[in-house]
Amino acid sequence: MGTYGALAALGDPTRRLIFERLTAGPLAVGELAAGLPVSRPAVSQHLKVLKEARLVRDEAVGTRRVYRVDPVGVRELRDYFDDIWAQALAAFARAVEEET
Amino acid sequence: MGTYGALAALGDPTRRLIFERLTAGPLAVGELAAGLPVSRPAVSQHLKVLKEARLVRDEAVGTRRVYRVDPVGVRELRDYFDDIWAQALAAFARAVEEET
DNA sequence: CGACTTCGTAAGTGCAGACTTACCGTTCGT
DNA sequence: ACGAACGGTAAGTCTGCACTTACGAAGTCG
Repeated sequence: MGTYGALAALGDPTRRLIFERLTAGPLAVGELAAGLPVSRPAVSQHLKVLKEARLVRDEAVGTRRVYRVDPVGVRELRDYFDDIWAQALAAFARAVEEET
Repeated sequence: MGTYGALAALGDPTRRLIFERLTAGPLAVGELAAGLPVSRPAVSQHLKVLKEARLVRDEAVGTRRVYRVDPVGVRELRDYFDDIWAQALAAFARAVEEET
């Protein structure tokens, strides 16, 4: 359960929207739901998925739950594409080399 | 368009499998399909999505089509998560600061 | 303690999209 | 030129999952 959960999570457009709103700063569930084209329970369900993917963290403050971006999952994805990027470059260099 | 197509593409487990096999080196469609739990046409359909997301490139060689990782889409995703990673760190630093 | 807010979960519905089989175009070898 | 290999596309099926409404739990304030 590494990067796949995170990629699957961000594969959904609504989840990506929620996630990106959180990159601008912490928000409670209700605040997130307002301005989104889906109901508040839907947002809760999406947040659960994002949380399991370690892309967000939540904190209880009073009767509200404040969500923010979790660096852990983000770092995982960044490293993942960093590796692949390096591999792709190396493969390309090798291909150029073999142009006789 | 941009990173969304790429994220949506890699959200599917089969597509992620195909993509990761290609990171090891170029492969033809048939070679990809062998060893995958789905039919060859399914692989073709997935490749189409990956191609539209600029995550793979294809090249006709004889009657075969060789697919390889396209650096363009990969770089896009790497930069995307790089930004968010930086933002998340900054937000965290700010939060620590406010611990009176 | 009761009214109110905020949110998570249960249960049910509808649709996108990941599969399949069947078919056709293209390219190569003989 | 014919057969075979390779792969893209059409058409149809079916399952997962993104939604909804309804409800309940936990917390806050008077």
